[in-house]
Amino acid sequence: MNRADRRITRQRTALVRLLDEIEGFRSARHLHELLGERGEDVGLTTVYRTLQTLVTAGQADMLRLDHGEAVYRRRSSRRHHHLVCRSCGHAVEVAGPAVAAWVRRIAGEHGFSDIAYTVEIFGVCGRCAR
Amino acid sequence: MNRADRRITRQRTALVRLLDEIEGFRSARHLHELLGERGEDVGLTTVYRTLQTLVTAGQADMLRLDHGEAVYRRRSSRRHHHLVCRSCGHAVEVAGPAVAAWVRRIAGEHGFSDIAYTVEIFGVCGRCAR
DNA sequence: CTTTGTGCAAAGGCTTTGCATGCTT
DNA sequence: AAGCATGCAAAGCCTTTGCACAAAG
Repeated sequence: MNRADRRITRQRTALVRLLDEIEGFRSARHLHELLGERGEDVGLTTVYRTLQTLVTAGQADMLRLDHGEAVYRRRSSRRHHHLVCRSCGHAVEVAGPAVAAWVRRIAGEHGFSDIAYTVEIFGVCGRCAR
Repeated sequence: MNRADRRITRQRTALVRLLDEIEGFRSARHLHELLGERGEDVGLTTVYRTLQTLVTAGQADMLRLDHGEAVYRRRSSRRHHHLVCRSCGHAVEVAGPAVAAWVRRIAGEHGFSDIAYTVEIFGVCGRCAR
């Protein structure tokens, strides 16, 4: 949680690499398990701390599902919107230039910021709806 | 969590009345405190259970703030979108028929449902941004 | 060598559940 | 009278923190 004085460790490298290979949002727990399956034993605490660092540094996005669990994913460089399932965290990227502009205008009018890169639209995906 | 076999109790009446008088999203804890200030002593457990019932029944909206706490508010009858601060839960209702249509289309294309009445756009409000 | 990172165990915060009692219907 | 509702205490979950040891720079 300090400046840009972060050290490169086996654990961090493994987690970042894993995130780079994954598409959607995953919980710390899940990421921890995946690391274990790869033979990369990383403490759950470290997973949490590293994810927190990444989020703070703007290198990862975090969001909360309805039951309170947090899910993370590497922040992609391109700007886009997410259609996120509030139940399982499944996310779909959607384009919508016109909407982006509209959202920006509305947010600005209400003094809201920090929505330029990630606008989340929540719903329930087909699988969870059953 | 059962059918429409809910009974009218002092506690439920007090909570629903309180929610009706409140604008934005509040945490269970906060609602519990507000009830106490009114002399309406309701167990925190009951507040949680009642809120859950209301959400399930579609009579209230719930969302999670970044730190994991859930906040609730009475669902208004009109259809609208929310611009919600992911830090404090402050919400602003915004209109946007064109966007509503767009969101509906996008969601449908991806098999997402249950977004017709509440589309949440997250950002950080002016007060929290400081 | 100094400083940051790691990991275990324990603590924290919010939410849910078990169970006996109370109240609505 | 019968069956939810309530509330207290305890358990559950996810997440964070304390502390000693290990590793990076």
